[in-house]
Amino acid sequence: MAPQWDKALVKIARSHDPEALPLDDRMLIYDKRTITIYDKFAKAKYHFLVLPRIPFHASSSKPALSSQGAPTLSASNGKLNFGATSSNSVPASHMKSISTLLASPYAAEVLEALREASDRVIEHITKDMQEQYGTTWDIERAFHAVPSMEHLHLHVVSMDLVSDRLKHKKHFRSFHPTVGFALRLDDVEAMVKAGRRTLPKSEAAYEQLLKGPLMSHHTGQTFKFFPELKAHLEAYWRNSILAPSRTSAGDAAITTSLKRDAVEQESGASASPSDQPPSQLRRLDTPKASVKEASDSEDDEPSLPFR
DNA sequence: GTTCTAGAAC
DNA sequence: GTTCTAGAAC
Repeated sequence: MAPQWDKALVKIARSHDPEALPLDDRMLIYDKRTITIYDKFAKAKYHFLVLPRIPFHASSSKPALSSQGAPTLSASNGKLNFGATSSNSVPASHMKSISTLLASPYAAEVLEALREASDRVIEHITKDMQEQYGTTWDIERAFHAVPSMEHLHLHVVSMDLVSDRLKHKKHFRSFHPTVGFALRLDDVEAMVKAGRRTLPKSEAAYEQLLKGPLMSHHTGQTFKFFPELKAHLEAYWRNSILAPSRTSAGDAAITTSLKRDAVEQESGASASPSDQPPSQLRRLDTPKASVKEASDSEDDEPSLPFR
């Protein structure tokens, strides 16, 4: 009965036809081995999840050379698989989380598929940023060290971290690029290359990381109250990420000619600061035109820079 | 994972 | 006041 929310990604990963996924799941792209969906509770302007599909067919006939492996049996069906024969797939149990994947001989191969797919996702995001805002900014690829939903998912998330769904400290810190809870794809790949089969810290230690201070990943400032951090993130995004892209040289003319447009946008969006899904907001012809005017409030930094 | 509620703690 | 922690969710 309990609606198993934690199995939602498993169901998506098992989909035979990603095109036929429920509208609610908002599929972005898919290929033979991965499916990418919009995060249902996006914690930034752009936030996608890249999942390895089930079954995940290994391309090589054998998993990576087991450094010291007893003859393995597939955890999924309990049957012995004798090497090179036709279809061997990565057991779903290996893809429950980044932790189980690390222990799997298929780790490198699954990561490779996620990397390739996420490259395409980043292309998509970058293009949309350019169209919507006339500039681009940081995008991170990372796994949560301790996920709450079953099935491996790579977060692809823009580092503005501006979203009304970002509601708690643990949300913020779980994506913070230096806190350590978010395990970047590059780092995980390096672990696999180095032969690591477990994460460096315990689950409890990772969870502790979520309890630290509210420190901006942009400026290093710490905030006492979550709403202050939220205001900072929003202000930084508008004033330091978006605004600089239109400050220089030839933009004067453009700015002038587009002033009316910008004003319209401003008033139109005043009620609800643009928080709609980015991909549905394409309407302007000129990339530069879509840059939102930074408006009046120059600097609404909180009064408590420290502690 | 989210939403909601409650009380304790700062 | 806001944050933190905990529990329930048919």
